[in-house]
Amino acid sequence: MLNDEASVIPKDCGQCPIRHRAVCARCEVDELERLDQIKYYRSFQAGQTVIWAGDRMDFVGSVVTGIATLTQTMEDGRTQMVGLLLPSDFVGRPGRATAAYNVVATSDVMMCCFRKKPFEDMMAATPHIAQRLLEMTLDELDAAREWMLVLGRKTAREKIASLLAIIGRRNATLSMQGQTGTMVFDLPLTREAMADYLGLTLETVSRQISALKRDGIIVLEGKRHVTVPDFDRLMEEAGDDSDGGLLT
Amino acid sequence: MLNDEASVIPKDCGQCPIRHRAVCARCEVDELERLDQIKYYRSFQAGQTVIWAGDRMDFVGSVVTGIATLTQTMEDGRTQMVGLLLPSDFVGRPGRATAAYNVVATSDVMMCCFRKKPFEDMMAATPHIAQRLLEMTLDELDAAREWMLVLGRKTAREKIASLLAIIGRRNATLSMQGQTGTMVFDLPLTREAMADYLGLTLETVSRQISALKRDGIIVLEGKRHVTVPDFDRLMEEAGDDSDGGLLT
DNA sequence: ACTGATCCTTGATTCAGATCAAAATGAAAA
DNA sequence: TTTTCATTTTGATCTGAATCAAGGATCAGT
Repeated sequence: MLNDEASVIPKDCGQCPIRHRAVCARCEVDELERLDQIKYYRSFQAGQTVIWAGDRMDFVGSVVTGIATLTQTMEDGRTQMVGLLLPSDFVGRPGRATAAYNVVATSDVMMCCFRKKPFEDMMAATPHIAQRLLEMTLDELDAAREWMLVLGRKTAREKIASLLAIIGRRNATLSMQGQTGTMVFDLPLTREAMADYLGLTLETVSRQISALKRDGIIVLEGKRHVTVPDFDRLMEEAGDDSDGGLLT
Repeated sequence: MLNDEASVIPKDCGQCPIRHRAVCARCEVDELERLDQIKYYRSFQAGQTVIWAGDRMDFVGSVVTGIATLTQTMEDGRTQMVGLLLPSDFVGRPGRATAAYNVVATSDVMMCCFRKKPFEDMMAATPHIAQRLLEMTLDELDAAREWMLVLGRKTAREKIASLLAIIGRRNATLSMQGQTGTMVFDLPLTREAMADYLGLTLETVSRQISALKRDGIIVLEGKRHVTVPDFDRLMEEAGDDSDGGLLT
C-alpha cells in the first residue's frame, strides 16, 4: 500500500490535518505556539507496536495519520480490542506512569507527541487543553458504552453490521458525505482484528461478511473494498434504531 | 431493607460522605460554598427510574448513597448495563441536552444535584471541578475497557468471578480492608441485573453462581450474602493475572 | 395462614458460534 | 514464473450458553 502521507510532516500546527479535532482543537494561536515548541513527531510502520501494556510511558500524543488499535490480552492469549485510534485520537493518560493497553499501528502511523511532564504542565496552565481532553474522553466513554451493548447483546451478524456502520459513518463524516444511500469505503482492519474488536473468531467474521454479501447488504471488491448500497438497510441489520443515536 | 441513610441529608458539604471522592473532591472551602448554594438533593426509591434515555436532562449530579445502574436497551428489549453507579459517581454530561442512557435506582438512592447551566458556569470558573471530572471520566473509561474484555472474551464462569471480584474489591476499598484472604459482602444486584451487566441470561448467572459455590470458591448465606474464603482463588477463576491491574 | 408477586434454582433441549481442518486467494520475494 | 507466506474462505463437527419449562423460596399485604 503506497502511503507516503505518513512521512509528510506538517510545517506548523496551522497546517496540521487534525488541527480542529485533536486535543489542541480549542487552543488560541499563542497556546498553539507553545505546544509547537514541545511537540515532536514519531512514525510507526504498519504492524509495529507503539507501546506494550505495563511499560513505562513517558509521552502522550495524538494520531495524525493512520490507524492504531488499543488491545487487552489475557495470559492464555485471548485478546480484546478496546479502542480504535483514528486521526485526532489521543493516546496516553496524563498522570499515569505506565501504559494500560497495548497500542499497535494497524497501518503506517504518524503521531504528534509530547513528553508527559511538559504536557501536564501545559495542561495545568491552559484550560483549553483540559477542556478539550475532557470532551474527547467523554466521547470515548460513550463509544465504549455503545460497544458494550454490541459485545454483550448483539448476534454475530449484528456485530459485523455494527462495525461496518461505524466505519462507514466515520468515513462519511470525514469526507463530508451524507449518511444515507450508497456508501463506499475500505476496511482498515484484517478479519482477525475485526474478530478481536467484536469478540468473535476470525472464521465467524468471514462467514458473516460472506452472508451480508450474499444477502446484498454489502458489495465486496477484493477483500477490503466495501460498497453499502443502502445504509439504512445496514443499520437495520445492526439492530440499531434508524435514528442512530451516535454523534457525527 | 431498612435503610434510612437515604433520608439523611448532610448538614453541609463538609459533612458529606462523598466529599473526598466526588466531582467536588478537589474544591477549596470557598468553592465548596458556592457549590453548596446551587446544589439540591433528590432521592429515589429502589426500582425507580431516575431518567430515561433520550429524555431532556437539565441537571447533573453525584450519587451520595445507594446504587444505580446505567443501561442501554434495543427495540426488542435486549438490555446491556453500561455502568454501575456507586456513591460518589457522577451522572450526566455537561454540554449535553438529553440523557444517553437509562438511569435506574437499584437501591434507595440519594443524589446531590445541580441544574446543568449553573454547574457548567461553575465548571468554567473552577478548574478544580473540571480537573476532577476529567480524572473521574478517565477512570470510568478504564473500567469500561476492562469490562469490554469481560464481555467479549470471558466465559460465563469467568464473567461471574470477575463481577464478584470487582464488587468485593470495591467493598474492601471502601471499608479499608485488605484485598487478600477472606472477604465478605452483599451482592447489590439481582441475578437479572448481573445478567444484564455480563451479557448473559439470568439462568446462566444462577447456574454459574451455584457452580462457584459447589466448588468452594464462594460461600453463600441466603441469595445475596457472599463470603469469599480466598480472594486470589477468585481472581484465578476470573482469568485475571494475580497482579490485578485495576486501581484501588 | 393464604394470596400474589418477585426472585431464584434446576432440568431438558436447542442452536449460534467456536473449534478443527483444508483449501483458495493474492501479494511480495526470489 | 515459481515459491512463499499471510490472509481469507468454506466445510464438518462440537460445545457453551440460550431457550423453554417447571418448581421453590422469600416477603408484603390481607
